[in-house]
Order: sequence, then structure tokens, then C-alpha cells
Amino acid sequence: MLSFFTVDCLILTFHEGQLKVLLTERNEYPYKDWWAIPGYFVDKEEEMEEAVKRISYENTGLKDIYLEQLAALAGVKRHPEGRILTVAYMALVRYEEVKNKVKPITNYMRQAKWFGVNDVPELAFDHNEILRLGLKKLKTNLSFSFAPFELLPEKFTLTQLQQIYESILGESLDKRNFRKKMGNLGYLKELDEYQTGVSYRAARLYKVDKRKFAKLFA
Amino acid sequence: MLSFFTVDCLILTFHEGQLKVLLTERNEYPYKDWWAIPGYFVDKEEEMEEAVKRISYENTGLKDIYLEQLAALAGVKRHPEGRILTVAYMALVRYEEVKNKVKPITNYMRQAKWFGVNDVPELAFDHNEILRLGLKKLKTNLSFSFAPFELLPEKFTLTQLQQIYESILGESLDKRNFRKKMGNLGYLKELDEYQTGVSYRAARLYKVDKRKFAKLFA
DNA sequence: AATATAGTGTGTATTTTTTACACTATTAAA
DNA sequence: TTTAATAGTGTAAAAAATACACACTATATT
Repeated sequence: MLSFFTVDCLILTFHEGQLKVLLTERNEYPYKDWWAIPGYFVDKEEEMEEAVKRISYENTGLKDIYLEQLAALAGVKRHPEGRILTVAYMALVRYEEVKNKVKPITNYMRQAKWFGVNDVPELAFDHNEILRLGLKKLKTNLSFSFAPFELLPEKFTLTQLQQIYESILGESLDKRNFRKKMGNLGYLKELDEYQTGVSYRAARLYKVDKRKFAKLFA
Repeated sequence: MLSFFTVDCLILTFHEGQLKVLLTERNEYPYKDWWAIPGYFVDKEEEMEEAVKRISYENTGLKDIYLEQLAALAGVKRHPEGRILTVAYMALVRYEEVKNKVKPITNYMRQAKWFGVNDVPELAFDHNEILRLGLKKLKTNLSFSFAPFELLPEKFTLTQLQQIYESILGESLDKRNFRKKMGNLGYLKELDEYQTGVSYRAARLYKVDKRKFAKLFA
């Protein structure tokens, strides 16, 4: 009589100027050998978000990540053994923090790999739809979401921030106008620090003032 | 091994200048005698949206209504017999079309009644949270959603439209600025018809040009 | 030392959008 | 015919968004 269902976790990051999604190659029926979004069954006594955190930890080695619920999908035919409802979440992670940790710790997945979001094969179940929902939500909420900063290191350059906006919106933005607007928002703190290790003029670093950000959207 | 879950359907309408929500008084354990959002179990072979339509039909007598999925809620303790996942939907209906039909056809509910959304008692389960999610979604998506027109008759006055915006946003708007902006959007068709049955100057009626609307948000 | 490369950093003019604000017109009922 | 209720309308100022071009800095390569 209890609910029996799965969670799927769309894990996105930003690297090499584009949004990337972490996919795993399934090693289990159904859709064996297909690429899929990480996901698994929720334990009977486990809160749904805990399950998502567990699954994303197993795949990225990260705890305490940014999560948003996307949707519940429950098509009668989505699983060959009969309807299995899934609740899809989206997680945003910083590439620098995960790049050496990514590997599926479970044995029901063969390998994990980052794919550019525009370069994703046909996925198991309705996982292409979940990706579509995640990208749409990112885009729709961009102007009042903390999401862009979840994809960046604590200290970042305005060019990095602009690249994230551009890849979420799918269009290029004017540099001067972008900086003017970001400045006007008032929640970016200009630091007296600069990029290191670049072979060109080092850019100034910025931080988000989380208090001011939170106050704006309270 | 199949998923077993419920759907809940937040049914909203607009009447007497305010948003109203349809609540039913439960006649069944748990939360017997509490007010609740209409909802019930999804049949094994039934698509989730079909279940929502069935439930909203049982409560409003209407078919073909506007539906949006809000969220899945699955707290381990939300049901005393153990975790029951629910998928919450929001339905928008026209008061004129439902006012004489509203009554719960099922026997697990005692009565159905419209409540102003700011005048809702403590509800069964996590239903106050579902209401909150629905109102937030309405507000967030207002500027690119067809929702306002789902609450109005096919032909409506600009004052009616403004009242809907005002109650969704929770603030009052300037009449001239509102009309200017609506005019600029370009999807309202001015008709050569006027209100009837009012004891003051009759207002002009308008329609939405659905094609133009769809084109704008494609 | 010269050159190529790549990304940083800045200002202004134009257009568009938003905001603030008050009176006249129409109708039905008293 | 007066009253009450709501419909309907324009303009100016401010703010925000957009379009647009060039010089600067650091490094790597030859």
C-alpha cells in the first residue's frame, strides 16, 4: 500500500564554455547499455531528497549540492514491467569540484561521462524529456535564480558568468551591457583579486553577496 | 512492484474579484472531517493526467480543463499509514461554467465549497503547501502564461482581466498603464460588443487571439 | 625585439519601457 | 434630472535596455 517509485537526477555542470550533463551507461535491464540520467529506487523509509542526494553522491562524490525538483513522470508504458513513477530533479555542480570524482559507485551502471547538452544521444526511458525540462527551467528562471552561481567557483570572472548566461539562454550577449546590468543588480562584490595562471591579461574576480541576493528575492 | 500513488488537484477560479479554491470536506480516514484539495488514487492502468481529469470532473462536472503539474510530494510521514506519494496539479476553471455543477460525486467527500485563497483553513495532509505552490507558480509565470484567460469567459472586459492580474500579483495596478501594456502585447482582439446587464456604462468586450498568443511564446 | 593572440575594460547616444497622474463619457436607477 | 457607478483616455518624466568601437594588458612564439 506504500508508494514505490524512483528518482532521477539530471546533473549539470559548466565546462569548456558549455553546459554539460552527466550520463551513465546502464548495466541492467531494462535499457541495458543505454545512456541514462542517474536514478534509482527510493527506499521505503527514505525521504525523496535524501535519495536524490545519495544518487548524486554515488555519481559525483559530492554532498550538499543544489537541487530543484523538475517534475513527476508516470507514463503507464515508461517501464516495460509496468508503470514506475519517477520524480525528476536537477542538480547543479561545479566542474572543478567533480572532475576527478565522477564515477558511478554502484554496480548497476558501467561508466559515467559528461555530454554537452546539445550532443546527447537517445536516452533510456523518458530521460531526454527530463533534460529538456531542466534546460527550460534554467532558462525561464534565470533572472531570479541562484543557479548560475552554483555552476561557478566561489570567486569568478564576469566573463565566466556571461558564458553561463549565454549557454543557458542559447544566445550571445553584449559584454558591456551584461556588465552594466550585473552591476546594477547590486549583489556582486568586486574583489581585489585577479585570475592566475592565464596566458593573457588576468581578469578581476567577483563574489556573490548571498545576503543581498536573498534579500532581493525574499 | 508497480507505482502506487495519488494525484491532488488544486482547482482555482475567479469570482467576486478574488481567486478561489475548491475544497472538499473529507468523509474518510485519515483527516476525516478536514477540508482538503480534491484528490484520489491513480488506477493501475490509468495515465496520471487522466486521473486528474477524472477527479476534477467528479468535483466540477467539467471536462477539458486547463491543467499544470505543480510538484510531487512524498514526505515519509505525510500519510499515517506510511508514505504515499502524491502528484499535485493545478486546474483553472471559469466560475460561470462550474457554479451550478460543483458537488463531489464521490462518496468519500461530504461537500465541496469555494474558499477565497486568503481565507483557507488548515488543510489535510500537505495541502496548504500545494496551494502555496500553485499561487506562486501562477504569479511567476503570469507574464507568459495563458492562465488569466482560463479564468475568464471567452469574451471579457479589460477590467476583468486587470482584476485577475491584480489578485494573482497581490497588488493593484494602474488602469491606463495596464491597458497600454495589454494593447502592446498584440494578442487581444477588440470586439464591437459590449457588456449587458450592468447598471452603468457598459464596457467593451475583448477576445484573445490564440494564434498570436501561441506565436509569441513558441 | 617584434609580432600575434586572446581576453579585459570602459562611455555614450538612442530607443524602449515603465511609471505617475486626473478628468470626461456613458448608463441605469432613484 | 440627479446620482451613482464604472468605462475610457494621453502625456510627460524617469528608468532600463540596447547598440556600438576601441585601447589596454599579458603572454607565447618567432
